[in-house]
Amino acid sequence: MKKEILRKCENDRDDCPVKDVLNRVGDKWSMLTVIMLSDHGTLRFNELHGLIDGISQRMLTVTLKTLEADGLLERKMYPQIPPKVEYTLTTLGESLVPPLMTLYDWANAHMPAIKAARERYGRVTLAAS
Amino acid sequence: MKKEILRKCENDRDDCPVKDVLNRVGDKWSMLTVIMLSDHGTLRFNELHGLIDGISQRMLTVTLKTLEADGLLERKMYPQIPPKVEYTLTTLGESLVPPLMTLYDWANAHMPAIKAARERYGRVTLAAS
DNA sequence: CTGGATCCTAAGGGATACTG
DNA sequence: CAGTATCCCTTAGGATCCAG
Repeated sequence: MKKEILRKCENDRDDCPVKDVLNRVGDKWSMLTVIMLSDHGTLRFNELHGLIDGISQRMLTVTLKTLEADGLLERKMYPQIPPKVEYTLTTLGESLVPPLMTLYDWANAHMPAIKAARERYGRVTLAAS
Repeated sequence: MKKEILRKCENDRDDCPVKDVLNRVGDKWSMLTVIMLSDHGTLRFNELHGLIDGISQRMLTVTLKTLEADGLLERKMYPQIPPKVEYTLTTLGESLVPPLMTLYDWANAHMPAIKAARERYGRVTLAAS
């Protein structure tokens, strides 16, 4: 019982950093985008589109804008034709990667246990019928 | 350029542990619930309802079921009237807390920078008009 | 007290077509 | 190439009422 993990955060509606960040971490494409940029360094729009499997053009645009607004990545635009835009993680963005990796490692390490639990759970409810 | 963070995970649709776990981490109430249970140990339904500010009865039920199905918490029911049900993190659930805390710490540490970035971003687009 | 069952809306997000 | 603009469907999730 360590207590106090969530100090005064519990009752905050808006300015709870946990909710806020978890919100961003949780959305479908943001963290995948961050990881891709961390893996490959600087990437252009279409390179990201190719790397992040399944993302739509629209969502890539939205995701990139949000991450840029949060200061996690930098957008460098070359005013030429055809256009060329490069995205790179900022220092702030890079700093997110290690915490993300601990989560990633946890996921890899415990996924078997979770899958097993899910099947067990499924069989239980099934057996009851 | 560390490469290979996302090894062969990029193109997987379903069995990508990152997507799967991030999906759970990202939903509105799961991690808050886990943290509450980590903070307080064993809790009853209504205690959780009181602690997690703003959660609806329905979502608490859904969240608890999902977490139970994933093997992250254990549900102990006392067949009495009125009913009494206790929820406790499993070992697996407890193991999620440290990775979660690194994320929480990151959030606390960098929230000012993110807020600043958001305001800067807002002012930029404003200045353009 | 601990939920289950419904209803309903707001947001997330895909597909497609168009543009500088 | 790098988006923007629409349309539309699906899902998350709140409110409410009911039940053992």
